[in-house]
This record gives sequence, structure tokens and C-alpha cells, in this order.
Amino acid sequence: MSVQQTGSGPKASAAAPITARRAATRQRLLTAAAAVIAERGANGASVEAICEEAGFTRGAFYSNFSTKEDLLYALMQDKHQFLLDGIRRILDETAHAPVPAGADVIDDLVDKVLAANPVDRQARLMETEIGLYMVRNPEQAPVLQQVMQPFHDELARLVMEGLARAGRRLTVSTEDALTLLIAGYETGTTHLWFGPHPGEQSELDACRRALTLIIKSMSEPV
Amino acid sequence: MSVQQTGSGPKASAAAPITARRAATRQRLLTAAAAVIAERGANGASVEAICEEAGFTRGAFYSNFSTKEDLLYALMQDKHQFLLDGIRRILDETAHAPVPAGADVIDDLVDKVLAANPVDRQARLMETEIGLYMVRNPEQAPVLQQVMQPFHDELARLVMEGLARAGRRLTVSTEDALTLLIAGYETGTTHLWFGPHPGEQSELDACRRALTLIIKSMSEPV
DNA sequence: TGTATTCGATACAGTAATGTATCGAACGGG
DNA sequence: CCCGTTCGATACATTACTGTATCGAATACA
Repeated sequence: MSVQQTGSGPKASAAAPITARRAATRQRLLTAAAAVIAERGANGASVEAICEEAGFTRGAFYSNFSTKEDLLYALMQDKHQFLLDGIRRILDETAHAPVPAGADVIDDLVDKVLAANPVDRQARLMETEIGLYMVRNPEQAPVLQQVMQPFHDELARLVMEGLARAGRRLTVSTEDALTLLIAGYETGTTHLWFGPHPGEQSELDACRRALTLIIKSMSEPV
Repeated sequence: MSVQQTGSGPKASAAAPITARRAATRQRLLTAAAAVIAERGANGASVEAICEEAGFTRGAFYSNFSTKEDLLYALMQDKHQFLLDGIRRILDETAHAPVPAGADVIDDLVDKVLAANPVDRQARLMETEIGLYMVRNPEQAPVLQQVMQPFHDELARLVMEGLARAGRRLTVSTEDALTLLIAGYETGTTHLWFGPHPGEQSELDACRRALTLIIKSMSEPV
């Protein structure tokens, strides 16, 4: 995952020279936070517990993040970056490659994107937790907006590009399209709350099918 | 809502004679808890805060509940009871009444049930929070099971009865049917996280449409 | 290798929440 | 109206977490 980035939040403190050691510490803290948050919730995850999970003391934490919220935003950005990078890469790789015989372009792209973004119980729980945490602290709505806006914009751009690749165009507003996509993703993955299941593979298939269905029903051939 | 019940959890301590005063206190605590949990999350909702919201001190709390979990289970049961009672009542009332001219039986029932169960931001946030809280404490899975099983059973029974009323029968397993219904409900309501919206009414309509669609697609005329 | 600086550990004070033990007031039965 | 019981308030000890200030070790750079 590892997004190297100076500022931990939207506040982009561009001046800090980052050593490799610091970057590694930061990353270990982020990874640990994801685990602890999934397990205990964003509220229940104390800075203490996150540091323990990462094998540090709180000194390391406060040296890298100003507050827990700061870390949450960093986590979101990390995930967003990873997702966007994955989609971009897939679009690049398939730019001039022919679609596998007999396969639909959309199906193919959805498959690849989902494969590149492993969705597991921990990831899903963490996403929900962070979402709730944000929703619950509306005083930070502007900051959240600053984090989400670029993500939404870029995601929209990539979706459009994917559609163009498939020779399609949206029949609904871009905004609605994103809402639908995200809802589809969440619906298809929330069952993961309840842990790994015998039929898990097929349930991720359900997510895949839901997404392709949504994409096709909100667009039309050019 | 008010479900009067001796035990606060599945542990059914049948021996306590409940005074009206006690029942009222208990109810006020439950109502306050719903509000505080929606606002702060299940973890963030301290016993202290719940009591303050209810206008009591913690003395009242510990006199009525042994622990916060105890209260959470009571809250779930309360909601379940309310939902089931509502459905039962609607089925009873419409038992021999003719369906309004031009209306579908299923549409009619779904409308009535949703109308009887106001779904608002607070309710939805609280449901999510409690769900997460439960999921996160798997050591209590058996207790949760004890609470959920009767609810699922009775809900399934009522759904079957409603279907029979409409001259339909399930084409999927009962278990799958419940999963689909609950997923539909959650999908249709999770947007409420983000607060009241201009289009809120129409979005509850979306929930209604989703539910009728799901019901019809998982059953067939007899 | 020597040295300046960065980074993370440690110690400390302050705050919030928990659960228990006890007390006094409201309430119901007679 | 009175008395015994119930119920909720208060006070206390304890625990967990936070944030800051300081110190020592690891690291980069010459």
C-alpha cells in the first residue's frame, strides 16, 4: 500500500525531509491502525493500542501524527491512493491489449480491479468504522471534503475512461454514478463483517456481479 | 416502543416484580441510549453520557442494567419487538380487509410496514453501531444468537404469512430470503448516515421500491 | 570515525470513565 | 398514616488513556 507523502492530512506540510526510517515507522503505524480499528472500532482503538500493535510506544505516534484523526485521514488517503493507482495501472496495461476472446470489456475491467484490491473482513470493517467516525464528527466536514473531493474526481475520471474503453457513456449524472458504484461495493461486501465464510469466494462474486450490473445499467453503448 | 420485560438480556430473570417507576426509568434509559449511541457510537457512548441524556445518574443505570452490553441487547430486543409487533398488527388489520383497488398486495404491505417503522438517521446509525459492536465481540456470539434466533424465526414466519396473503411462495431458501430482505433494508437506508437531505422522502421511497422488488423477485405466484 | 540532528522511548501530570458501597427519599401495602 | 422496601443519588477507589516535556540512541553526513 505504502503511499509516501509528506503531510499526514490535507495540510500538506511540504517542507519535511523524510528519512527512510521515518517512512517505515509511519507505515507500520498505519498498518497497525487498520488492524486495531477493524478489531475495536475507530473509537475503541486507543493510540496506546495502535502503538502496541505496531511495536512502538506512543512517542513514535505523536512524532508522526498530531492526533488520531490525523492518522484516520492518512489511512483513508492511503486506501484511496492504492485504489486509484490500481485502476490506473489496469487501464494502462489493458490500453492496447485486446480483450480476452468472449469476454466483455466491463466484466474484464471489474474483475481486474477487484482482484487488485483484496477486500477482506478487516478492510471492510475499517472502512465502515472510518466512515462512521467521519459522519459523526461533522465539525470536520470541510477537512473530510478536502480529502474526498480529489478522490471522487479522479475516480470519476477513471470510470469515464473505462467506459470509453468499452465504447459506452453514462446515462446518469457523474455524481449519481459514483453513488451507485459505492453503494454497490458496500452492499456486496458488508456481509464480510461476519467473518470468513465457506461461500466467501462466491460472495465476492456477488460483489463483482453487482458492480458490472450497476455499471451497465447506468450507461449505454455510444 | 416500550417492551416491558423482566430480564434485560436473554438471561430471563423471571422473579423480579417490576414497579411502574422502574419500568419508566428503564425505558428512559433505553431511549437516551439510542440517541447517544447514534451520536457517539456504541463505544463512545459512556454510561455517564447515557445517564446524563436520560436525566439520571449512573446509580439508576447500574440498578437497571448490569453492563453496557446488557443494555445493548435490551435495545435490540426492544427494536425487534417493535418491528414484529408492527408487522403482526398490520397483518391482522388487513386480514380480511380488501386491498385498495388497483394496489398490489405486496406493495401495500411494504408501505404499511415502512410507515409503521419510522426509519431515521438516528435509528439507522444506532442499528449499524449495535451490529458492529456485536460483530466485534464474538466471544458473545452465543448470547447474540439467543437474541437473534427468535427474531429471525418470527420474522420469517411473518414474511411467509404476508406472501401467502399475496398468493405467493418463496423461490429461495428462507434463510436467503431474510438475508436479501435485510440487505435491501440496509442498502436503502444507509444513506441516512449523512443526515437529512432534501430528497429524503424520495430516498425512503427508494428503500420501499427496493424491498418490493426483492420480495417479488424471490417469490412466485402459487 | 566524529558529530549534529532526527526520531522514538520514558516519565509525568491531568482527565474521563468504570464499578462498588452506602445513604436517603419515594413509594406501596397495611 | 406509617413503616418496610425499593430505587436512584452520591462518594470513593481504581483503571485507562491522553498529551507534553525530556532524554538517549540511531542515523546521516562529512
